[in-house]
Amino acid sequence: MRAQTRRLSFGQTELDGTDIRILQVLQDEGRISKSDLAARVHLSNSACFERMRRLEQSGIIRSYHARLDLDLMEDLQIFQTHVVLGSHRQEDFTRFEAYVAANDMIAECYGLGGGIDYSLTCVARRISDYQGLIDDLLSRGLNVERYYTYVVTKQVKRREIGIDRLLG
Amino acid sequence: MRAQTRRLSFGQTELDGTDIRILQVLQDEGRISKSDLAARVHLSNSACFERMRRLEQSGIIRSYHARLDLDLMEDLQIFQTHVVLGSHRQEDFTRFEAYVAANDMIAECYGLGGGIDYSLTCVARRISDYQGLIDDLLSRGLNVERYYTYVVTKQVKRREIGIDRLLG
DNA sequence: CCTGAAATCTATAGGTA
DNA sequence: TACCTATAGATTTCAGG
Repeated sequence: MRAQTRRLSFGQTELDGTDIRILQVLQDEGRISKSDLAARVHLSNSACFERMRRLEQSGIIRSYHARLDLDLMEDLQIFQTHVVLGSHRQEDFTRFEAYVAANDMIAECYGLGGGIDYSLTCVARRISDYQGLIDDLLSRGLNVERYYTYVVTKQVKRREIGIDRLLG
Repeated sequence: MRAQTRRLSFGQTELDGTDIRILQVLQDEGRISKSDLAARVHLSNSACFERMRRLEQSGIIRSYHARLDLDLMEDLQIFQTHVVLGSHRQEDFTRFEAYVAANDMIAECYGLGGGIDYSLTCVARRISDYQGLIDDLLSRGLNVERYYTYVVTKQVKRREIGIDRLLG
């Protein structure tokens, strides 16, 4: 009896169980060598290679990153900011998101539904730097109606969001 | 005139400008080859390798990860949940955080100060799975006083949080 | 921090089902 | 099409300066 092969479509691309396993491994061990990866998914180097390249070129794998230990970083304040816009025209969203993309104190931004429009994670060296960000945000005519600031006191958990939840 | 060398301490470890540059590069290009990294920071292979290992062993670099394109992932719902606890004894925090650590639908969790205690990012295949998570959370006697659910409609931005903000 | 040689890994070409 | 083996070339590791 063969193991059941889960198939998923990601935009244009169809993924089989082996692709998903590759993604899973790379999500957890982003710097694993390609030969170790091939062994892990029971494939020859070249076959595994070809799949990995397909996953990168199709955009399913966007990028690779080292994750640093925030708790070891002194001189670093993290804030979470919840933003409500004054009106919800397409243009309001576009302009706000362009601002977020361009501002490099903003590390993360989720668009939300249900009473808050955006949740931001902001990185600053001092509170005054954060306040500078907020002042700037409010002075740009981005139609921010309300915002709420929360100091991040602890990074309890941070995992990549993704594929592992689609299995099982 | 020498370039100014910024120094930072991360817990036990002292970092110089070259270490910081290495961290910066690895944060952005987690799968860069070690020789390319050495060239990028103007160091010989072996010197750069030695530093990289020090950064990994000291725990400043925790891990490496592939980042997948969430917008391409069908069958995946993301929720943000804001949690207020009923009381703030040390034990309440410890137990809540242990729950978060153990539950693999919860991908991210920040501890906050300022009216909300925790912000969670949850991954589910269906809304009913998310509701199952909430039901479970509430049935564990974790002293959750209130929670607020927001559907994530768009991942506007996601960058590693870290070192780059400490420069400039 | 450097050099250099041995061990390992990667990319590609050519073949099988 | 998807996979395999083989191999030349590149990279990584490590000993010694």
